[in-house]
Amino acid sequence: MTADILSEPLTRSTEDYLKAIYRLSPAGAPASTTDIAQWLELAPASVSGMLKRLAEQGWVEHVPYRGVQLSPEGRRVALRVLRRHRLIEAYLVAFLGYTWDTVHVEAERLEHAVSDPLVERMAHALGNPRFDPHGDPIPDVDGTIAEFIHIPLTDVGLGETVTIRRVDTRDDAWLRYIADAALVPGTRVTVVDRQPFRGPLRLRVDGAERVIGHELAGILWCDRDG
Amino acid sequence: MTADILSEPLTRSTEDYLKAIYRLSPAGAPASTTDIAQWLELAPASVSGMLKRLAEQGWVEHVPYRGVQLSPEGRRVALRVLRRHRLIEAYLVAFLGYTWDTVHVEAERLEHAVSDPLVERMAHALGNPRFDPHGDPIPDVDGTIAEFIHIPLTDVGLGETVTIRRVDTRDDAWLRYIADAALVPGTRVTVVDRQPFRGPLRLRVDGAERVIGHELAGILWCDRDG
DNA sequence: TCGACAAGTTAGGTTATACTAATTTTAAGT
DNA sequence: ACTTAAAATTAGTATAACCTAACTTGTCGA
Repeated sequence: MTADILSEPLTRSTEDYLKAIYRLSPAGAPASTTDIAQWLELAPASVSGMLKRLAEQGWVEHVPYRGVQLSPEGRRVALRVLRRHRLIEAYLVAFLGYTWDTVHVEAERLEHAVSDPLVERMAHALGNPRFDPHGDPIPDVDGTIAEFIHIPLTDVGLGETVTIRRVDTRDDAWLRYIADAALVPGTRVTVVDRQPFRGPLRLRVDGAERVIGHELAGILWCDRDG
Repeated sequence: MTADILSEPLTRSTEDYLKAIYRLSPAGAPASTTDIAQWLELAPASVSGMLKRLAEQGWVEHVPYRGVQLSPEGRRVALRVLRRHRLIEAYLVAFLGYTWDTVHVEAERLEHAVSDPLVERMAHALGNPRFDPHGDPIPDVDGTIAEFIHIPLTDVGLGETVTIRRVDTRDDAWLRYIADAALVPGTRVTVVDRQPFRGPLRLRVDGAERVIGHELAGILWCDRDG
């Protein structure tokens, strides 16, 4: 039964795999072995082996050569870990002087060690935030998560004004650059011009004009109703 | 060289063993396999094996059948883990509403996951405390630790007045009882009478008299110059 | 001084998770 | 349909840390 599965010990690896699979399954489509291997920096063979075990334990459904999907229980675990991760990030930034470029690595280790009561205390201290410092939605205790309705800045129409809502990178150099450039979540920008072939974009931010690369624009996810 | 040793990965187990050996080596005398096994709730054979590995890696000096002692590097690690543990306890109590009976288990898991910078940020937020909520001294960053000069309440002379400084148990039921009885660190008590053969003690606390058992008295470590 | 018990170690096995190398399956282009 | 490259799996190995069972060492009392 489910009770059995859910009482099995969750190792660090298990949590990392489930989180990775969640992350790599847009709209629930299966994730591929290679993608998981790359994401977790493991050999594909290791992932194959682990997926078999996870399937035996009921965390995922694995069709050999076809990819994996999370089972409902697996999804629940993934969302719980994600909740932990994002609340830890938010807490460290709010109360312990971390900056958004340094917080990810720390949260990556803590997410496997904190207890549920501690996470909830942190959530409470923060006033139950709905988003982490990068703009990613924090899953609810019951496993509900806000779905993105955001679009990358690369897809915003000419002349349109949008609000940056999420920054889709964990790379610390990128994050520092974005913070310096003041393109953080909450900022309103208007797309003035865009070059073809992944060329740069011209934006109006706070009255001033500036040019940013296509890659950066792809990292900045936005919202139409400012 | 030391540099090699110190850059080796510290597993959770390694940290737990070193901490246990530190704890079980009063005044640097060797700790025994059986004691370590009991403390860590492992089979003695497992401890034998692990001690061998720890000795190979330079964390301990192990003389078969004679016990283990920490090497200078091992001691440094043990004190670092202890610093983490006690600061985490202090932080959780000060900022996240934990009580001293619940904090130990949480710290036991977190101590292996937090980074040094995070610990130092917590220490800073706390104002660099020198004792944890149970009255145990927090090692310095450089590995200095205050030595106890305390004596158990069982050894306090009749009529003497002392201040409780440290509570030597992690058992949550004991801790709750002690907190309810208001025999926490900082409390001044006078020993009025003591029964022989591990019998109860009569104390004066805050003007009122009360009787406590010998076992409890052995847990309460005190200081003569209130 | 010796034997018996406690303490400690070795032997041999298990589990989780990783690896490399070899093999199989799938998909895509002719 | 056939060939081939990419993707995925299996086979076989390693390591850390645990276990039980069997053996060895040390100590203490007679």
